[in-house]
Parts: sequence; structure tokens; C-alpha cells
Amino acid sequence: MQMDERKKKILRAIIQDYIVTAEPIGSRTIARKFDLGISPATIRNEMSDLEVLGLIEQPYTSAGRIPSDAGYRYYVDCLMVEEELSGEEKEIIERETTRRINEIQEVITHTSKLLSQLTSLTSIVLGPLKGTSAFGQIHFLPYQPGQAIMVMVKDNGVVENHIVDIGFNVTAEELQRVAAVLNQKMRGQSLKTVKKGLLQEIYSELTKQHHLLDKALEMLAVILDGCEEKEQVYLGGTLNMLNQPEFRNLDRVKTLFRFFEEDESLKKLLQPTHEGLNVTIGGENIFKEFHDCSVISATYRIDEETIGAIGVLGPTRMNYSKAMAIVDFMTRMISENLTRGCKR
Amino acid sequence: MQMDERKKKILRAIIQDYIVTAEPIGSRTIARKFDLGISPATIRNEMSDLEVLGLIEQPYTSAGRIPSDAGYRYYVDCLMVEEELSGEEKEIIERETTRRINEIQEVITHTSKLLSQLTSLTSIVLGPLKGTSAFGQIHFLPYQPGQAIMVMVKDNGVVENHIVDIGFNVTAEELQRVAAVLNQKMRGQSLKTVKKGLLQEIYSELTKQHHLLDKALEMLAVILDGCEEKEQVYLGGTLNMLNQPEFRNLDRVKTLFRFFEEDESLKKLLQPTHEGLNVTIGGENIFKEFHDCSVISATYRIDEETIGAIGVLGPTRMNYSKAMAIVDFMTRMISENLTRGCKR
DNA sequence: TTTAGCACTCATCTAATGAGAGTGCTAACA
DNA sequence: TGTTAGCACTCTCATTAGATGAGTGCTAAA
Repeated sequence: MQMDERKKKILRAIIQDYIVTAEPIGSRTIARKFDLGISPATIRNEMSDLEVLGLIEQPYTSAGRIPSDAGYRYYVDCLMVEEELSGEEKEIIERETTRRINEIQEVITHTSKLLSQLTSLTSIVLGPLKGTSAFGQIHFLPYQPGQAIMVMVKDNGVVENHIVDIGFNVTAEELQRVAAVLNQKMRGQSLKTVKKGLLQEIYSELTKQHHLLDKALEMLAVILDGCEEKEQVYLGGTLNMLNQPEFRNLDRVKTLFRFFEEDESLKKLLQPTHEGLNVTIGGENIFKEFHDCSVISATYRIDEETIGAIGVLGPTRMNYSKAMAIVDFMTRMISENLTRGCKR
Repeated sequence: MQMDERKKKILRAIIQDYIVTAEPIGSRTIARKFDLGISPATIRNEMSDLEVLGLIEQPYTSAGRIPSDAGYRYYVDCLMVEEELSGEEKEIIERETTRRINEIQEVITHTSKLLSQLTSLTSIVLGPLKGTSAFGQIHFLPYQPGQAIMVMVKDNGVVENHIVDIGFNVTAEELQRVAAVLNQKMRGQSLKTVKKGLLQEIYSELTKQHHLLDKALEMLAVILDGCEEKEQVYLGGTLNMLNQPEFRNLDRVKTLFRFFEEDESLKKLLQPTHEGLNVTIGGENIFKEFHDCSVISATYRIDEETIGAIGVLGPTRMNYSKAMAIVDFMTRMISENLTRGCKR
């Protein structure tokens, strides 16, 4: 059995209606709502075929039909008319992403908020990935006795400060020297490289400064500990989920929100499977909690290097064309802006 | 009508039962569950009195009784046996709060998690309040051209970094001088003082350094902008709310979670009305969203100065003695630990 | 003052019923 | 041969009507 033009029209009608109403739709209603020029009976026959093809299904006997995961997949791949964002929407995204924002944290939280607002879905934004940033420079500033503030600037512009315990018998001047050695050896290197290969080298360099002999290794450990990168995940518009009829059930909401609290799992949701826009529909998702959801995600880059990802999460019955257009445009804007920001 | 011993016993029984079951309780059941040595009929008469006194109420005719807000209030003020925390609980709190934690952020997020875990309620932790911290020192570090990293250390130990735009014609050396002036003038002053009184003084001091004449004021504005304090609120265990039968209703959950997203309102929830433990019961709450909830809060201090607050939020039908004991013990531990940390 | 007894109330649970939307099948039609 | 009208049938959902049970208030007796 083949998909002819009429079947396509009917499938599109079913999906588009279901996206809006979240109710199963029957042949009669299709004939009434969409002007296809054929009778309910004919539509019934075609729907029967679509069901055999696995593109639609009945929640129960003698209810209307709803799209199956495969149906959505076919819709996204073959049927959907790609949506052009309105000028207004584009403008908002451009304005908000090109705002002069100094700290990457802000970019992330801001993006997450904007994304959920525009799509009315839940947004997930994944911050700088492990291993994508290298050391820029390290500074030490005096703090309490026995402690110092370590300020670390990474090459992607992220600045972090950590308080490190350095022991009481280390002077400010000694710290300066440590910083000098670290800066010289570590600049442009990733944390991984340092931990794997450079550590011994730095240590022997430091111990040349006889004062530091006994303290050096311990200090290094503490410092590197402070450098430990953690990828951050931001969620936006989690409440939007509660507006979806799919989540009228409290237990469903509970498992959903419990999932939202696990950063590690959230990251996996955004795991890209290929270049460009990733669309994961219903049961395609690796987590069974999201077998009634879809995820649209894409990665953002500085220059050509992927450093993070953004995505939206919503019920399988989401407005794919809109969400895809927004995620796509937004990653492009963020990448441009970040790349420009780093060159500045 | 007076509260005699028997009335008290009955009221206590009603409240304690309701805290556990969340179901209205009737005279017969009270007689069965609690060994008060009187018959259901007698209990009925007393309950009738308690209702006249406004301490209990009927959800509808011929249902059992439930405590009213006034009933809870009476219970908390007069009836409740103050709970002693178990050794184990105390130990956990002590261990977790005296852990060597360098950054105040961590203290806050940690506390919030711990608090919600121990109480099975939602915890709210309010970070350092505006105006409670004074400048310690300011440093500038090189960043991108035209920008610098400003590292600010406050006297309460908080370290923040911000990227500030400083204009292209400012050299590193000039920045050092600015820092020197700022450190000299601002140390120990609050941001408010600086903005109100010191600004002019700093400006005239800076302009003495002839190089900086034209840039000084603009830079100052940018710097002070970066200093702007924002109080942070952390929520923990929001999901605990979903386990309460009071929140079986999705709309209720929605308004609740929507409220949780407004930091400003959350702060008001913790607003202390008097020294020590604050208990706000049901309708006493300023927000009508929480007329079926109670809040137990207390402030924490560094030395004698109040710098923040912690609290738990739960249904009016919460375990007051337990929650109060935990909040009380926890603020004390945090205060001690922070005070010690600052002296270190 | 306390208690037993009794009539009454009201929410909740269950089963029955009917309406409505939709299907599949068959036969007629173009 | 593809399309359509008609019809019997199915299944959910909302509504209704009892039945159940926990609880109350009142009265009268202990």
C-alpha cells in the first residue's frame, strides 16, 4: 500500500487537528472541518489504510484516530510545511541574543527563559560542555588567612572564582609564583590534559621554587579540584507542561518533575544524534518517562566548535513546525553572538 | 466557656490525628483511637464546645471535625509538646552544616536541600540580605580588551566576579589605581553608603589622577552597577508538596508552582515578624495562595547581625513540633558555623 | 454529669442508563 | 472500480439513583 496524495492530506489533517485539540478525531469531523471534497465514508476507508500503515491509531474501539509516533515521524519528515518565523519573533530573538551580555551564565538563563516563552514548551539549555574550554589564565587574590581566591578565566570567556585552602605557611608572593607557573604551563590546555600529562611537569617546576617543595602537590590538588568543570543545565517554563492535557494526571506530573531534578538525565535528553536539528519523537526517546513527549534540540557553537545545546520538550502532540523553526533560528543566533563575543 | 483539661486533650487528639490522616475525625473514632476514658457522646459534647470556641470546624454537616487555623494556633502556642530531635537528626544537621564549605552559595543550596529532606516539606532559604554586607576589597584583573574582571570580596565572605566594561583607553595600571582608591574609601562601607555619600568623594579622589579625569565617573557607574546586591532565594523539596493530599488538585499545584517562580514573593514569605521562630498558620499568611499552608521560619546570623532566613512551607496540617525543632536547631547551627567561618 | 439510643444528614461508592461519537460492513450509485 | 449512503454495533463519558457508612444533635435515662 502506498501513500498517495489523498492519504497524505488526511494524515496531515488528523495531525494538525490533534495538535490543537488533543482529542481523537473521526471521519465525520474531518470531513466537516477540512474541505477535502470527499465523504466521511471515503475518509473512513483511507483512515483504515493509514492505520494498517501504522501512522494513526485508535485509543479504543470506536473512538476517533490519533497520530502514532510513526505518524508524527512521517509528518515531520515528509508532510510538514516548514514554518517561517514572523518578523516580530525573529526580532525578539535577535534583540535578546545580541544584547551585550558579559557572563555566559546570563546567556544561558536568558536563552532558557526566552525559548520557553516563545514555544510555550519547556526549554532545556545545556551550558558549556566538559572539555570544550581551555585555561586562559589563573589569578590568586588574598582572602582569609590560609585561604585564597582563585579566579579562573577560560578561553571561552567564562570566569569563575573559587576559594581554595592553601595552608597557612604560603605567602602572597609564593602564590604569585605558583600562578605564573600555572599560567605558563596551562594556558590553552584543557583540564583533562593537565590532569593526565601536565601535572608532573608543573609539580617539578614548582618544586624548583624551594619554598614550595612540601606544599606544592597538595596545593595543586586543591586548585585543580576547584577547576573541576561542571556542565550546567537550565530548565525554563516547566510550568508550561501543566497546561498540556497530557499532564492532567498528578502522578504523571510527579514523575516528570522528579525527572527535572536530575541534571544528569536532562543532559542525556539533549544528546545530539546527528548534525543540525534533532527531533526525538515519543517512543524514540531513551527515557520511558518521555514516551509521550518529543524533544527538539540543536547544538550551539563558538566558531566551529560545539560547546552546548538547547532544546525544547513538550508532549508528542506539539507544534513541530513552530518549535523547530524557533530552536533552529535561536541556536544560530546564539552561536553567532557567542562567536562574535569571543572575538571582541 | 473555658478550656479545661479534657477539652485540651480532645483538641490535641483531633489535631494529632488530622496531621497524620488528613481526614476529618469524629467522636466515635476519637474514643476508639485515643484512650481518653470517656464515651463518644461525651466527646461529642466537648467537640460541640470546641467548635463554638472556633478551634475546630466541620467541612460539612455530619462529617467529622478538623482543626481550624485558630485551633492550630492554640495547639502551637499552648498544647504542643516541644519535640526533642533525635540524636541521629542532630548529628546529621551538625555534620552537614559544619562541613568545611568555602562559598556561601553552597551553604545556602546545601541547607535548602537538607531542610527539605529532614522535614519532608518545602524549604525556602534566603541568602545574604541587602545592606547586611560591606565592602571588603575590590580587585581588577585583565580580561578582553575594553573589559576587566572585577572581583569583589565582601566582609561576610562572599566573593563575586563581574565583567565590567571599562573603555579601551584605560590601562591596567590605571585600574590598579582605581582599585586602590576604591579599597581605601569603600572598605567597611555598605553599597548604600557608597551610592549616597561616598560617590562624590571617590570621584574627586579619582580625578586627581589626571589620566582618569574623563573616564572616572562613567567607570564608577559601571562598577557600582556590578556591585548591585541581589538577594537570592533557594527552594528545596518543592516536589514534597505533591505528596500532600492538599495538593491533589492540579490547579492548586499550578498556582503553587507559579508562586514558586516569583522570588520577590518568596522573600516576603520569610519576612520575620518577631525574634526567634516565626510560625505563620493558614489564613495568617499575607498571600491568599497560602491560606491552606503554614510557614515556619527563623533568621540566621553572623555574630549578632541577621543576614538571612530559612523556613519550611507545608500544608497547615503539618507536623509543627518536628518542623519547628528542625528549623530552630538548624538556624542555630548555621549561625554558629557562619560566625566561626568569618572569624577563621 | 455522663452515657445510650435514635433519627437524621451528607459524602462517597457502585451500578445502571442513555447520549454521543465513531467504526465497519454492505449495498447502491456514477 | 472507486465513492457514498445507510445501518447496526461498540465503547466512553456523564448522569442518575440507590446503598453504605461515618458522623451529628437531641433526648432521656443512669
